[in-house]
Amino acid sequence: MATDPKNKCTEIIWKGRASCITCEIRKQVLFSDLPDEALRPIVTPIDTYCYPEKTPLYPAEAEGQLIYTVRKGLLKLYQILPNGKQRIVRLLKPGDVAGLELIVSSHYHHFAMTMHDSEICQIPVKVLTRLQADYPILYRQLLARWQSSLDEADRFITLFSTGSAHARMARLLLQMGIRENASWGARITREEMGDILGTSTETASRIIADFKRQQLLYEKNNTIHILDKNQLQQIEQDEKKSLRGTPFPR
Amino acid sequence: MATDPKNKCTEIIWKGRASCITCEIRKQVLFSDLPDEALRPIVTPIDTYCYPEKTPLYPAEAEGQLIYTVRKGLLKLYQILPNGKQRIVRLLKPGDVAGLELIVSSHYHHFAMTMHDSEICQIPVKVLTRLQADYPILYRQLLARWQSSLDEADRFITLFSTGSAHARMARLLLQMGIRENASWGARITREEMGDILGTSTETASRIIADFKRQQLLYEKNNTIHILDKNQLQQIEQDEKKSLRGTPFPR
DNA sequence: CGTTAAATTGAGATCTTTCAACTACGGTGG
DNA sequence: CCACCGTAGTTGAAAGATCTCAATTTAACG
Repeated sequence: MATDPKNKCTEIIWKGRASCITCEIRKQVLFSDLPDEALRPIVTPIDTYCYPEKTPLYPAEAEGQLIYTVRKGLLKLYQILPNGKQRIVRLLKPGDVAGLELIVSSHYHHFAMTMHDSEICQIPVKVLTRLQADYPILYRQLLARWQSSLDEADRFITLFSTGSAHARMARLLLQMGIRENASWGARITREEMGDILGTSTETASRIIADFKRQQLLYEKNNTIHILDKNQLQQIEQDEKKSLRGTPFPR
Repeated sequence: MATDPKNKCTEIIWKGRASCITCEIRKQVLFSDLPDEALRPIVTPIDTYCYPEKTPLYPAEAEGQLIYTVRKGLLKLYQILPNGKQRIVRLLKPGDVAGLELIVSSHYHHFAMTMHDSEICQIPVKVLTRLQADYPILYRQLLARWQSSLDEADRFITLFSTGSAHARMARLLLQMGIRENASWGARITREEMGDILGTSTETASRIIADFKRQQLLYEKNNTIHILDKNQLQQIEQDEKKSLRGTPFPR
């Protein structure tokens, strides 16, 4: 959607009752292990919507009953500090799930918003708890989802919050590059880069401009393309090697 | 342990086969929902050990079969960047669990090390998978554990990786204060504070010294005590309010 | 009382933010 | 069709924050 301007959606559109059984990304989603009969529409009141970019899905602290699965597009989960600054703590791509915490909590733990035009399925948390009872195998998927959220959170700490701004930006570009192979399909504003890396918008802009001057990347149609992956990998390590040893043998 | 020098342990000591049934912190641990009979020693080969401070438990990427529950003390989970810098991504206090990722992974995702003398139970991951089969209720606990790890990870992003170093340090002090009410039982080196906040050791030291000069806290017997919580809460918000609006109605 | 690791401090070099001005671009309405 | 806006991006300059390196000081321990 995001990359197809002809198909731009400008308002929230109900795309109908989801047919999980024939869903083209079913293999990557929560229900991948479940048999077809578990997903018959009667037992799974799941709706699909098309959201324009920058559509808020839910605010932190709010009570909720809906879990969201991304089919297309990009979602951000963020938190807001008392001083009003926002910090993005997770990016969700197709196949990822937002709001899983409702299974154990009762309120959302982040603000959620689309970054691109997105196609998203809403799953009532009750559906999950019900399916859980009938299909214990679902638990495996839940645990796996949770773990991958955790891994993503860890990446935000070690990759995007550690070292110089240049190093962090290089890591962000490489991470996104990995997801979308080489070119960066995902459109992200400088402001959002700043919110991911914990820098000001201007710093994010300066660093990108800097990388462009160094021929490490170029931008075309609002899309960033990596030219020199090696150099970026150099920059991501920047600062001189620490001499602190590791207590773990080899 | 950590606070009782007379009882200091200087090497790894086997404290015997754990008796989970009578464990004094059983209510806070993974097994809190399980009936006594599930925890008979025959079915749960769980050992308790006493580890001196700075004992490595496992390195990232390593294959493993042991999950660790903290009974006393403090553990850190950290990752090491290619340039050798380490970043602490989680602190584990009594009742917390390290290595849960083995349920879905096969290798550990962090380096784990005790920060204080600690008493820790080792649980073979197979015990969990076996118990899981017999006592589905265990899943609830697992999900809850995972979620609280996630919450802790998010705190590391928003609280400890966002804003000025002063603000981040204030948040760290307040967080630790909350855990240990007012005084900071946990002994943490300046270097570790730096590894948590993503600053240099010297900066961590300077900020603490600064706070001392401002009478916001004092240190006695290697223990930090908060004097002026209000002022710290002021500092944690520092920087001027952002004007960026929120798209979420009140 | 010496030894060692941790903590502190100073000073200069660097990095990052802030504030403000300016540019580029895509609508929108006349 | 074009002038006008508003948003996003860019850039400069100065202030401020943080890092680095090096020198001291402090504290703990045998």
